[in-house]
Amino acid sequence: MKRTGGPRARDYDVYEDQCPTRLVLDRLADKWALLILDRLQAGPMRFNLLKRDIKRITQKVLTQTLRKLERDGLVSRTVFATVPVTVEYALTPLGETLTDTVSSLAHWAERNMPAVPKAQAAFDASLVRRQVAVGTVHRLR
Amino acid sequence: MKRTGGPRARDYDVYEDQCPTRLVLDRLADKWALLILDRLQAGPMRFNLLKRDIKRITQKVLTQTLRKLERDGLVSRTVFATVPVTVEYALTPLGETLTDTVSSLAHWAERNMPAVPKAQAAFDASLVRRQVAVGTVHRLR
DNA sequence: CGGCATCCTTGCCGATACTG
DNA sequence: CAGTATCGGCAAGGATGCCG
Repeated sequence: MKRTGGPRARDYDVYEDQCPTRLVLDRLADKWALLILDRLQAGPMRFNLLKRDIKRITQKVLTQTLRKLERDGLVSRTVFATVPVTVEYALTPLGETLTDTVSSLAHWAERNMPAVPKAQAAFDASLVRRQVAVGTVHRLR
Repeated sequence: MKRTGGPRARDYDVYEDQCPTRLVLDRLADKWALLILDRLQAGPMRFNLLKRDIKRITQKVLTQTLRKLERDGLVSRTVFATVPVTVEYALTPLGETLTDTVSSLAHWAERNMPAVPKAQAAFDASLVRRQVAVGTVHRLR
């Protein structure tokens, strides 16, 4: 295996179970984290604004997810000593390296939504046919 | 408002909780689904080959995830009537529209891994300072 | 080889109450 | 406004056994 110096990205393999990248992937592979990161691309946002924009997220989950993203260095948290207190969340430079990727994943569903129910209907229909065909004819596709 | 040309992406908003795109995002925001989709980019693969490559995934979870991806039209399943039976999984054309996005997300961790532990260490250190400050004032009860 | 069925444990999340 | 703390339900997922 050739090693020509430079950043040691090849020292990590997300397919290996003991690799620390698995932990990071776990963090990113979360619906709420993706929505938060995507929402912060427009600029810094206050806690309750995030909560209102991301429908159905609870305060607890929003806090937990923000803490994890902050710990991993993807999101920054700034407290302003107003009364009452104001807290602003923003992407860090590291977090901004994810913007394009997160955006395309979060919005892929919006772009391709019409195709999904059709695929689901076809799949479910094929299941019904299999059950009907039990005991009659074994037909392979 | 009436439109021509079928459903548009703007008809869907992933931030709305009643939007069907949330269900699709849920499917994609899954560590195992991302690893499977990424692994299939190299070409069709048999079940046990996927299981071997994606370390620590169990047979149950692999099966479940593949079924869901198949139902959503992202992955195809082909059975060959060999003895014993051979089953091949591959990306569908719809699934291939996700390849770039999934790949960059799945491997972002590998590329940026060195930065994450530093951020975590800094974050944890700031927490320790907070706790020490509290502990000097209030003794543990 | 490529599954499915079952049991059982964990941890995630919602709901709720309280605080600076 | 922006959290922390606690309880409880339930579903995701591991372990195991069996099958065409």
